[in-house]
Parts: sequence; C-alpha cells; structure tokens
Amino acid sequence: MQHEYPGQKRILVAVDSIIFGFDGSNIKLLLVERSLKPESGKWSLMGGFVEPSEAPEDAAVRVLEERTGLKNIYIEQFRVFGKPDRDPVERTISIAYFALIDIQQYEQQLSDEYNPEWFLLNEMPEMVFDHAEMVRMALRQLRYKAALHPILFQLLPDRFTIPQLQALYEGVYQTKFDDRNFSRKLLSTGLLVKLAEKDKLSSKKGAFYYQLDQSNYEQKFGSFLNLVPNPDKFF
Amino acid sequence: MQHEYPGQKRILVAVDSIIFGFDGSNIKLLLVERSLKPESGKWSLMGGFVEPSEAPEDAAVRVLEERTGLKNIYIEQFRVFGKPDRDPVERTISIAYFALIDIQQYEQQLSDEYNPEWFLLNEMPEMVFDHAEMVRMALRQLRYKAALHPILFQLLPDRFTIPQLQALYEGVYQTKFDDRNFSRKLLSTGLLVKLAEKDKLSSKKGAFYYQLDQSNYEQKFGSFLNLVPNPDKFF
DNA sequence: ACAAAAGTGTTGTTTTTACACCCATGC
DNA sequence: GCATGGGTGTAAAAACAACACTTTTGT
Repeated sequence: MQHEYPGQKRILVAVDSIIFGFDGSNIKLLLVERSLKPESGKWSLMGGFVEPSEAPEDAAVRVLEERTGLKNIYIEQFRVFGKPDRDPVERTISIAYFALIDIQQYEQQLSDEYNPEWFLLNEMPEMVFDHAEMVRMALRQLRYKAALHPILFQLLPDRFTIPQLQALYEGVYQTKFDDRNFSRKLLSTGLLVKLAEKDKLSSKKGAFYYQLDQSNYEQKFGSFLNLVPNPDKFF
Repeated sequence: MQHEYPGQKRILVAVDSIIFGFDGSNIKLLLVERSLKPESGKWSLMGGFVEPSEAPEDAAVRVLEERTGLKNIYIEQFRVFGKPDRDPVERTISIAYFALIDIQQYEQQLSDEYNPEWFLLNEMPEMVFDHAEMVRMALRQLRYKAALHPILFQLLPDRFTIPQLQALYEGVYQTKFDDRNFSRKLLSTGLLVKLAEKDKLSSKKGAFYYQLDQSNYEQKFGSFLNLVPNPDKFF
C-alpha cells in the first residue's frame, strides 16, 4: 500500500456486530468464544477487520456471513469505539453495528463452524475487551430506536401474531403493556396486513397472523410512532 | 509501531466536524479552504487524523481547537464514512462529529490562522471529497435530534429570549411556528429560568431573558420533548 | 394614540389511557 | 360449560392546535 499522506499513522479498523435475536419469548444475543490469546475463553461479538478495498458496512456484512452463514439481515451502523487501549493486543478502532434477526430463520441458515451461541441478556458471560460496554450501549440504542420506529419487526418471521409482537416489545423493555391498547395502537398504524389464518398453538381462540405492509412500512419508517408508553424511562 | 495482529492492513482514520452556528437569524456552517492538492480551493470540514495515542473524540476536540481556537463546545459522534474511494489521495475512514456553537462566543475566541468562514446552508460552496454528503446527513440528524431533545440551546448564548429561540427552531426547520403555542410549550418543559431583564432591541415591549435550568436540563435531556409539530415531514 | 411584538386565555379536537366486556375455542 | 387468551367498546384525562385578545412600550 502506498502512503500518500506522509507522516500519519495508520490504525487497525475492525467491525463488531451486536446481533439481537428473538426466540418467541426472549431477546438474546449471539456471541462466539474467542480462540486467540489474550482473553481466550471469554466471549466476543462477531467481529473482523476492515479490508483495504471494502467499506465498513460491507465488512460487517461479510464477517457476519463468514461467521454465521447469515445473509440479508438487518444491520445498522451504531457507533465507533476507539479508546487507544481498548484492545490490549494492538490499538484498534471498532465500528459497531447492530443487527436484528429472526432466530428461526437463523437456525436454518446456520453455519456452526465457529460455534456461536445465544445468550439471554441477564445471563451474559464474561466478554472480551470493551464488548460488554458495546452491548450495553447497543441495547440502549435498540430501546431508543424501537420506541420511535417499527424496527423490531426485523426480529420476527414473515408471519406473526399481535401477541407475539407484544411479547417481543415486552422483552425489549422488560415490562408488561396493556394487551388491548397495544393491539389497537398497532393496527392503527396501518403497517399490518391481516391474513386469513390463525395461530392456534398458543391459545384456544387463536390469534390471526399478520404480515408487514411493505410499502407502508418503508414510507412510515421515518416517522415517529408511539408503540411504547413513556419510553423515556427506559434510557 | 508494532503490528501485533499480523497480516492485517492498517488504515488512515480521520475525524471531521460539521460545525453548526447560529447568528441570531440564520443557521450557518463553518468551513475552511483546502490548501493541499488535489481539490485545493474547494472547501472542507474541520478535519484531521487520529493520533495513535488518542481517542477519536479527543482528536475531534483537538482538531477543532487547533483550527479555530474553540474550546468546550458541544460535540457528538455522528457516523462513520468509510467508502474505500472517498478520499482519492489514500484510503481514509472518517469519523464525523457534529458540533453546535454560539457564533458570538466564537467570534471572541476565534483564531483565524486557518481562515475559517461561515456559510449559509443554501449558499454552500463546492466541497471536497464526500463532505457535501456529510453535511446533508448531519443536517438531517440535527433536525431529527432537535425534534426530540433540547439540543439547540447549545447554539445560543447563556441568556436568550423565547423569540430568539423560536427563530432558531424556525431556521433549523425552515418553517414558521405559532409564536403563542411555541412559548407556552417551552415554558411548560421546566427547562427555563426567567431572568429579571428584558431584551429591548428587537421589540418595543421587550422579551424577557431566560437561562437554562442546568439540573433540569441534564435530567430531561434524555426524555422526548415535542417542541416541533409534525417533525416527521422534515426528514 | 398607534403600531408592533410579547405572551396569556379559551376552546374544540385528537391522542392516550384505563378498564369493562364480549368472543372463540379446546378441554 | 368453563377456563384461557384474543380482541373490541367506552369513557375519562391529557396533550395539542388554532386563534382572539391583552399587555407593554417606543415613536
């Protein structure tokens, strides 16, 4: 590589992805066990280095696919972690992304070459470097963003019921919402298309399946919704 | 420098700050003229490289002070721009910050060693690299964040009147707001402390000066306010 | 006295909440 | 028939928008 800006120091640039999943009842995080010294045996986010010819976002997508086999997932730049000593091996700047996936879909696509594992948020193992802080901030960001935008749909399968969606929101915010108001609020957004079929597994009456109305979804994604009462208190 | 992760390529990391100011009537951006080839003569954000021993945020603060003499200003990480070809000289990843300052205060502190100049948003000069895109996204982000959080106070002097504040909001969103509702909304936030003195320059009746209630400000900063009606339409 | 800008009052509308109640079904 | 969620109805409360009107003071 030529160094065209002389006298400047180049720095290692990594990408790390905080991968949130939902199994129908709980929010989980996908981690891998670190094999290298130091801190081998601790758990780590999915990460890798940015190659010279690739944009950071492409690197995050590539690393995710290499490590898990996952393609076409929702990913969003989140923030940079760059304290000089955050990686004791060598100064490394990390661009953190957060990713949202449907765990079912993941189980099909899964490559377990690297043995990733899902962890509940309150049962997190010891993590390398500053990854615990990254997770803390990503969760905060997820709560912030999900309070305003219909982002959590990315965690559900194509077809889902309103009670499932509510369980998801309750998992993210660790609270109970009023079922009746929640479903009415959701339906009033115009984001959902009701299907003919019902899910009969989780109740006797059965809950109708819905799908996202894709065009409304894209159009309304930018605007502020209010699916979460008193969101402030969660940050 | 030792390369402890062998086989990985290191990359230049820069910081660039989008500096918003308010002169009492208009929002402006502070730019400098680029002296180096290529693209010399075009205008550039305040930027510089991250040193090996410094955190990116510290670099942004340092560069800002070196270039403008400004200290203690509001700065916030915004996003990373990292396309491989964004800087034609050499592959460089830029961490963009946005900064908010009171132009009056700036004029006192100003070091004009680098001849920075203020530009109106609709009179922007040709800019280097991808800086025009950075500005576009920063403005969007400013509008987004200011619709939810009382961030624009950073652009005003310590003491300010409600009509001044309204002019600022109207500048940011390029709209007129209803004066009467705006002031009532603001006062109801509990963020303001009324002072005894009035500003008699801009009207006959005179408008009372206010100050931020610092403790309420910090406490309520995280929660969602609603000073901007229909904010959606601005993104 | 008049104009001009500041800021308060009033009212109708919309949004949000809280909670009662009915619905569909498997057992 | 009865227990178990799913979902709709309703009414009170809160937030919001629109706009009339009063207040202050320089000329």
